[in-house]
Amino acid sequence: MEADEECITGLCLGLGMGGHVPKKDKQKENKTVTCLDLAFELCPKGEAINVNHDKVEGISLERIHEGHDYPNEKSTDSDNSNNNNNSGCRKKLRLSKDQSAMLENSFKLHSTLNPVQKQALADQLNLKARQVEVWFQNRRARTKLKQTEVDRELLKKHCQNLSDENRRLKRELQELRALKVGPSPLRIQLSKTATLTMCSSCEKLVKVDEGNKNVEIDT
DNA sequence: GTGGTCAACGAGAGGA
DNA sequence: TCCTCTCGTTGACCAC
Repeated sequence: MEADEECITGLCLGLGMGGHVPKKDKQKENKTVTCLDLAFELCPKGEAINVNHDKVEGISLERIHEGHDYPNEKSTDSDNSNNNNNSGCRKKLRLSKDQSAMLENSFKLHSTLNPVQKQALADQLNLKARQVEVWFQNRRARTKLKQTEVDRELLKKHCQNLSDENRRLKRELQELRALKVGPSPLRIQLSKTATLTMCSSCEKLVKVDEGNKNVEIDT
């Protein structure tokens, strides 16, 4: 198996695409941390690990981006390599489908990366760590924007419902008032001897019995 | 020509 | 002080 294929396999394992390599074995074989699964397993918080000195140890200590690292310094792609010039002119990089898919899969698992994971992913994709970092930053921003849109729609719907309810209640109130101030005041015959009347001043229900004793009803 | 998308950047905030 | 994050912006590219 070629080195790159091995790394991709490692990435797939790390992304939950099947298979499992015992952690112990990986350490014993001193495999490179270009296998993302190992990076995720061993460095959940980004501590440097002693797996491959060339690629991993001390990553968190060094500043990954120094100045402007324009796209794909490491890329073998001819187009991309053209992007890497020092003229200061920013060339637009388009990530390949595979690169985007891998980044997307990785993002589904972890929306943020620690330095080790970042470097491992960058190695897998033949990109710079800085590029992976930027991709994740932009991806988080896109997710947030999308979520904001969803929330906005929900709030809009909720607001509409409240407006409808408010309108309904206002109409209901108007109808009740119309009943109260109409030509014949609210009067309900309870029995042969008693009626229920609404007091026009205090809006309280009053039961009037035969003996003309008024009894206020607690509403 | 114009608008949308997205990689890349800089400023500023916050945590360790 | 270093590092990483968010936010706002820029500029290249693409489709129309």
